[in-house]
Amino acid sequence: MKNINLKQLAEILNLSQTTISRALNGFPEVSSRTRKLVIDAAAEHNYQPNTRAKRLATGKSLTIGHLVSVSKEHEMVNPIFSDFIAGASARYAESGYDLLLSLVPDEDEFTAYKELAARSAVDGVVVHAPRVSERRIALLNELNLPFVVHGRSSEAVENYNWVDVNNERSFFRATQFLIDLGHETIALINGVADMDFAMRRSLGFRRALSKNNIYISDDYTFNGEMTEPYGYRSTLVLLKLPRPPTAIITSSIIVANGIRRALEDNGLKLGRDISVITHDDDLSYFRDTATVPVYTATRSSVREAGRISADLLIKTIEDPTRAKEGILLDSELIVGSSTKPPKP
Amino acid sequence: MKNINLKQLAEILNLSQTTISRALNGFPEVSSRTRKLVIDAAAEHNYQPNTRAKRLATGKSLTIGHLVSVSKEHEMVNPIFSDFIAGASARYAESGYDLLLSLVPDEDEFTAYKELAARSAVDGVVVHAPRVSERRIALLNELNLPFVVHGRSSEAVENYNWVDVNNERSFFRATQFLIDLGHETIALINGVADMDFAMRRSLGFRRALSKNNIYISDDYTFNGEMTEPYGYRSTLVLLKLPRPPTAIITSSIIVANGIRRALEDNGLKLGRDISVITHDDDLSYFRDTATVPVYTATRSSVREAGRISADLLIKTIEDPTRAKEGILLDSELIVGSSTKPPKP
DNA sequence: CATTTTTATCAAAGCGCTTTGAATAAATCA
DNA sequence: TGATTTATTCAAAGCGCTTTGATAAAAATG
Repeated sequence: MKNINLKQLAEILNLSQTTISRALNGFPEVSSRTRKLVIDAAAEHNYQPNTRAKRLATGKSLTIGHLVSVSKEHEMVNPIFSDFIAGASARYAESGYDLLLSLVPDEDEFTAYKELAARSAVDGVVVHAPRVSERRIALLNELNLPFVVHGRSSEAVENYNWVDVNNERSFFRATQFLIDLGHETIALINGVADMDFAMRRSLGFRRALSKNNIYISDDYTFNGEMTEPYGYRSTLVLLKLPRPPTAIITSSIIVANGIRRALEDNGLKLGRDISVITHDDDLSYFRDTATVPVYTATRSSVREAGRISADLLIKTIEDPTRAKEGILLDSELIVGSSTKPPKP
Repeated sequence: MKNINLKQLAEILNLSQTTISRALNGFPEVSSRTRKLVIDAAAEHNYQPNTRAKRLATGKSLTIGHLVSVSKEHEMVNPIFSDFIAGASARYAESGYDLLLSLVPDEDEFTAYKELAARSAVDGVVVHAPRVSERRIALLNELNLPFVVHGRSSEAVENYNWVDVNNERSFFRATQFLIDLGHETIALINGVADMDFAMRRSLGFRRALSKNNIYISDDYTFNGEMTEPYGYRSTLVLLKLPRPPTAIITSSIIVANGIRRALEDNGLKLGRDISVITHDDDLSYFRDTATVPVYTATRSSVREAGRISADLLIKTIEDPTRAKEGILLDSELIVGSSTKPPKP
């Protein structure tokens, strides 16, 4: 299975490299007879243009970068990331892009983008996990590197491409749903506070409360990295409050698992004793497919978000004059068995 | 923040491109005065060699490929993958390699490797999730593409690089541990049957049983994709058996979560009523850090495995004559609160 | 001091493609 | 039929680096 290059193929076919290149890349100025000849010979000899050469010649990297930051605290990689990538990857493949993945420690993130741009390694990047205040957006604009943000950054002033789920509305609805059931003491176990999604969810939560004239002290809200133990620990704290919540809202199904564990360790049953609503990214290994879902959830496929982000980014790369676009996805409120009216 | 290329830098410094290239790449035939001049100017003008050009000139891709297959059945991405990559990525960065990630549907896997080799896009690849019988190994040898397998393939005849955890021994020990506690009816909720790790774990499990003259029917073993719902469903089936198991061993902490949910839905308590041992890849978002761990587990950091695999692959790429090496990691048996003697 | 060796630098070739601009053959037009 | 288009094909330049082989200057040697 020896590989062959353009020059060799040209000699075999007794044609110029130009003609072969054009034939394979679908240019019109090649007779259909020649084109067929070339395509067949390329297949026969297992010719694939050398990626390195092609990239230099075209001045394009045909590569899209994903810089995923690894948190200092837990060395954690956001578990939604693999499903997001799965969605994006399929779209990249369609257009012949490769995916460059770089996991960088939080604090090196900024320079990692700069380096990527300086050495011209990618045609565009996806920005993951945007903060409320996000320096990367200004940086990427300055670097003139096309990008799409998965999520949004509330404090950003400039225009940029983003794909986000309606976090504020999702959590408003979820909270209202609990209130309608009769809950008045509701806790929020959220993501890290400076993450934009966490801030918006918190906003939705609070808007629903204040709309219903419910006051809840800060003792009932938590911010942290969304691990299973975090859900567990936070719930233990909640259960020790003088007046424990009758319902909990959380931002991740993984955290929800920790919550359930804490409840059960305390002899409480999910739904019956304490209601829980979680945001559900529809992770492939945690897909809640029971007829009656385990969790009442605001569900939105992160894989789909990946696909859409990839699509938007490719369009932006291929037409740099394209107007910036924001795509707002909506989550579904799925009613499962983790929510009931509060016990009297 | 405009970028500059080698030619421009050469003009600025009034030196040849050769000298600059050599100065920056640490060749000895450059005076230290000149080198300093060059390095300073490069920093000042934000010069980074163009990746595309460098790769063509050197004939190296400076890129390592990870082809991760997405299962047809659940469109699932193995959740250990992100932690594995986190470990590998750090090692790649040290040596200046980029990571090319491609998520391909199961059935396209084979051609994906071929294509990657033909277009010369990577210098090496990591093979994930090897099966008992693994065609990819022969393919990669034939393609002459350096690779490291994360795991092993029992039926492979050729020599190859691999990094694996001692699955057979791990599950032997885990099973023996349960037997020593007094358990005699032990179930195994394992990965997909043709995965090599699943086969080896099953082997260890059975070896312990037969060593202790315990016979367990096939009704007590399950094979499937390791999702949370899979753990749940399998456990429900087990609980309905005429003689339910007193202990369960499983291959993933995510499955273990499903097991616990099923137990609790049936009024059973983990540890007290049914013992569970899980393999624990030490995933960052499921890290079992309690003083007394929740699960008794065979623990082995998949992130560490990623680091080691990356290291081995880079060594192989940089010295193609290097003898093939297999690295066997051992797991720890961590005793948590999910195992107790069986109820009398 | 002339000669050899070492050090520091450079011009030019080459990596394998794409793309420009020119050339040839075939087809159309007047 | 000669002039003009149109359809194909090609030679050569260029992408931005690395690397080879040559050269000039400086240092060491006899």
